[in-house]
Amino acid sequence: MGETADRLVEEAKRLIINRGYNGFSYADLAAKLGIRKASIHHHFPSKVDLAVAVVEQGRAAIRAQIAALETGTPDAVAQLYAYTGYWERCILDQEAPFCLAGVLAAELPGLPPEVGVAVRGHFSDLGQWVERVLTLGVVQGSMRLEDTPAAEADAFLAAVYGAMLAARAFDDPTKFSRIIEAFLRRIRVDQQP
Amino acid sequence: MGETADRLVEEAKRLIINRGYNGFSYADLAAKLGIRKASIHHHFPSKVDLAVAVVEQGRAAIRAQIAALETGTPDAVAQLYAYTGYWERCILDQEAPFCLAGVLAAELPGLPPEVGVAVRGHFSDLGQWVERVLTLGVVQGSMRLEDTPAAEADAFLAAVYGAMLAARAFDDPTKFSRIIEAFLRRIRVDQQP
DNA sequence: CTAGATCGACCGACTGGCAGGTAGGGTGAG
DNA sequence: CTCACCCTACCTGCCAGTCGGTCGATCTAG
Repeated sequence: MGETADRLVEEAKRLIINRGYNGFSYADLAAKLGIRKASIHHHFPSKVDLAVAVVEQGRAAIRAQIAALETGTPDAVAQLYAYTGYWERCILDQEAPFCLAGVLAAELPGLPPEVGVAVRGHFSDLGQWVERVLTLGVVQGSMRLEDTPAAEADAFLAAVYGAMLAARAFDDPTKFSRIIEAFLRRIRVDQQP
Repeated sequence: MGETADRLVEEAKRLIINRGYNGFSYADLAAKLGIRKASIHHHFPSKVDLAVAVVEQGRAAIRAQIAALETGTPDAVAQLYAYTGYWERCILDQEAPFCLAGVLAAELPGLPPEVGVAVRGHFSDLGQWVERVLTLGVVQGSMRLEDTPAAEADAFLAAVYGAMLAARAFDDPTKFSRIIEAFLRRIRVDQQP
């Protein structure tokens, strides 16, 4: 993918995160990049193509991150903290203070089908990984679950995305960290009292 | 408020829930009501007026429901279940399978300021009530919190809105119930083992 | 070494359509 | 008579998307 295409995906991601799929236009994007609208169509013939590319790029990045964690970070609790820490930084920096797929999921029924498929794919990836990590944590003895790994994975994801929404709705970035820390405290087996 | 205005608010609510603020138009609304676009402007001069009316109507409904619960349902656990049960039914029926304010919160930075204010107001109302209920539950001895009522209220709201998002993202309405039931099981003091 | 062909990136000018919004007129009930 | 309600007709501006091209780099043939 060319450099301009990369920048387009990046800026589109930022715009979607802040305004949703229907809240940004090729004109916005062209202004940000300093190129003309028509040039965007050269890289992404339609808005759907662009949106799918944005979501798929995000999925690829997360898959790579997950793979790196699963090989490089053996401790399950540390893996989970790596994930939540990433979002904590994003939200506190106000750089990209929301998950792209989270915004799109909120307006899912009104999205072009292809975009919806990509968004659901992201949640599928993520859900499976969280379930694996929780299972691993139990095996390692560093986590104590009150329910099945699958159910706790759902609860974890709900907490993460709900915490993002709360941080945004209450205009309080620290809310995310506090909600997530409380959740992790609950399933973590304390190393020290 | 007139009958048509009521129907407008109701249909607009449905559209926003499914497509977001930028995902619906006066033309959609006019088609649903069987009237002309221009007639909508008679009731709501601008789209912002309409959106604010929709959110404020929702807030009023919830405030009324809260007041009814706080006077008519003394038991804190029962109050919480009344709230979650309402959403459970909404989501399972697929009638209005999301909280209006939740969708709008996701795209908050791109919303007209007046709408944003109303949305934040909703979350403020809701957060304060949940905190009161949790405090009451502790006093009544029917809830055991692992954190302050304020922090647990944040966690509860995050769970509710996260569970809605999960139900939508995974296209599985039962996910909401399961996530919420797990959360309530955790803070509830079991009546029977 | 160079003339010409090809290509990707980009652009100005444009299109049809739809967005939100307006002006003004008709109608029917109180 | 008034007024709430709804209408037709229309406006402006933006939307995604198209078209025919320019420009420079790279490839290729003589």
